[in-house]
Amino acid sequence: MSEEKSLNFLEDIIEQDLKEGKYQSIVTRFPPEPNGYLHMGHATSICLNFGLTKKYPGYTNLRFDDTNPLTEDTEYVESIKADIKWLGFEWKNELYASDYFEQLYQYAITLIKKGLAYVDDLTAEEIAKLKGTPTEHGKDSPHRGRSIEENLDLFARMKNGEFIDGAKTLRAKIDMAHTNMLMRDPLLYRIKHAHHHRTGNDWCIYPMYDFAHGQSDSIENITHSICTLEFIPHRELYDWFIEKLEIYPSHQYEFARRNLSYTVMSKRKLLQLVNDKHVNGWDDPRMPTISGMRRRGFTPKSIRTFCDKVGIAKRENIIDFSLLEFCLREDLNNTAHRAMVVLDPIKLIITNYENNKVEELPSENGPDENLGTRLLPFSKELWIEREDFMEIPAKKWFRLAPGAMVRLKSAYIIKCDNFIKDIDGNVTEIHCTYFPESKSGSDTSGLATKGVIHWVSVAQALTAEVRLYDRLFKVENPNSDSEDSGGDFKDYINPASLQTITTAYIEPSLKNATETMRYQFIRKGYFCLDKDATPEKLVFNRTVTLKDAWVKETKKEG
RNA sequence: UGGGUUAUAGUGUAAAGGUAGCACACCAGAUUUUGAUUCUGUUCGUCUAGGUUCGAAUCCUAGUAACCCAACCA
Repeated sequence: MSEEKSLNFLEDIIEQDLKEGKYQSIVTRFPPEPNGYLHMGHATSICLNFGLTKKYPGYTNLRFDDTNPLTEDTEYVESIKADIKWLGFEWKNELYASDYFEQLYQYAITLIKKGLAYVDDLTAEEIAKLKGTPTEHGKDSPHRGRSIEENLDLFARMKNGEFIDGAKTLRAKIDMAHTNMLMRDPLLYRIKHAHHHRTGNDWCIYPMYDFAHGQSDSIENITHSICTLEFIPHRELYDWFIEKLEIYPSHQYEFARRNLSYTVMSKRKLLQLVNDKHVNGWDDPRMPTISGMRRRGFTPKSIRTFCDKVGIAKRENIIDFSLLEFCLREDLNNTAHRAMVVLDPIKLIITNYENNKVEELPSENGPDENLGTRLLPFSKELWIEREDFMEIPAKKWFRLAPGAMVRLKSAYIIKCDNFIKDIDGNVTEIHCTYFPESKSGSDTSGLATKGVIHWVSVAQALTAEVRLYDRLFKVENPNSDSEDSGGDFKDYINPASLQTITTAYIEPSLKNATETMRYQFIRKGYFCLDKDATPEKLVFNRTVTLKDAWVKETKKEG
């Protein structure tokens, strides 16, 4: 197993930098804006930034990009920190762009003094109008020619709160005819008489993203500032500020955000799903948020493995959801405790089994022997899965059917002799005989069955609510054809993304289930206890199904 | 009508002029007291057209397609 994983383009750059002695160690940062919950897209960025400094000497800062007081809140800061920790990463320093407000203010003054920034009186609409379009040059603002002294005075008065919101802005003086729209005298500061979650009412002017991000990187000596593709045009500005301010030269590198099939990832769309009640909150197990996935039962390791397998590049992509499921199952298969649960019950009576007799049969907790075994009560009356019986067996069917034999997992081989139907034709009871000498672990019957099914003893069964989750969207790319065609991503919502089973029969050992435990309900999938569970009422979420070759077989028949 | 970025199996990602590889998915088979897991195997790919070269995914030329850029958001 000496397979050498090839480097992605960022690792190539870093190894080159290290080799050339440009840096002895590297510094990266994860820069969320505290205005929402983290989702799978952030997870790839987290794994990337923190992963790089795990692989190479250096460290990663957590820096909240909190330059817009109107949308940001401490509540989000806390959830973001919790999510990063849950994913298994540790930041070196917890920092905030707002920590640098004073320094940023001084940088602005420096630019003004160099004649590279000016105070503008234009309204947002007027500025937009003069900005031009991608194909047409912009025009200079009438205030572009103000003297340095006047600009200094005006900017100080902006800071001192002499003007109302929107009355004035500070802009860089670059080039209104630039082909890069961002270089057409971008806004540096705007007036917002607003309360900031950290600086309170200290400031009434706030820096824009472009004037805060690069300089924050620089202040922290970030060597590799990694962001997504849409920031490519910003890099020119990023470099411009660093050059004019003559500060530490951080460098920005861009990669393509990861898109997952059958999900949406934009904050706006996720917010809409929550607000319109298509899901039950940000941590709904169907949401691609970190909190939702955690509640669903995803493991941090599976997410990290996924990010690692997907890799990193610069082209548009939609990654198969099945790759994420593969990583999930791979992890869960090794760690989840097995349990027997019947979701859609039908009663099975073993006619030749002694009344009132109860045996305690051992069953393995998992493929890893260290997980040990537990005892399952077995008796004359059992619940089995309705779908494990077919009155008229299909081709290649090797579960229960009239006259057919099947093994009850960890127990005996049984043979179906008879079944009872109600007036509507529904099977209500199955009668079988068992072979005492076929007992699991000491089978001398010489019988062999291809089919093995799970069961729960009626008398000892407990009940639980089980929530079966499926993908939230019916189509691979719910983002496509939105706005233009009049279509909407919400049109693609899968109406069957949640199926609630109010009364499932569970084996008694599940009474002690905890939220951190992961289970495999044998033959049904991986499950975990939901936070809604109480000692009186257990609630389980299906994390992901098991792969099912039988379902494929039935699909082949049409 | 401008500028920027990207094109490799169904999906994602490697190959730095020298055998187009890996993973997931798919399909087929073996094992199996979970139709799971595990194992084996098959099919399938360099955006197009030219050119350079003994040899091109890679270099050159010309096209084509997709995405991004006109928030006092980040």
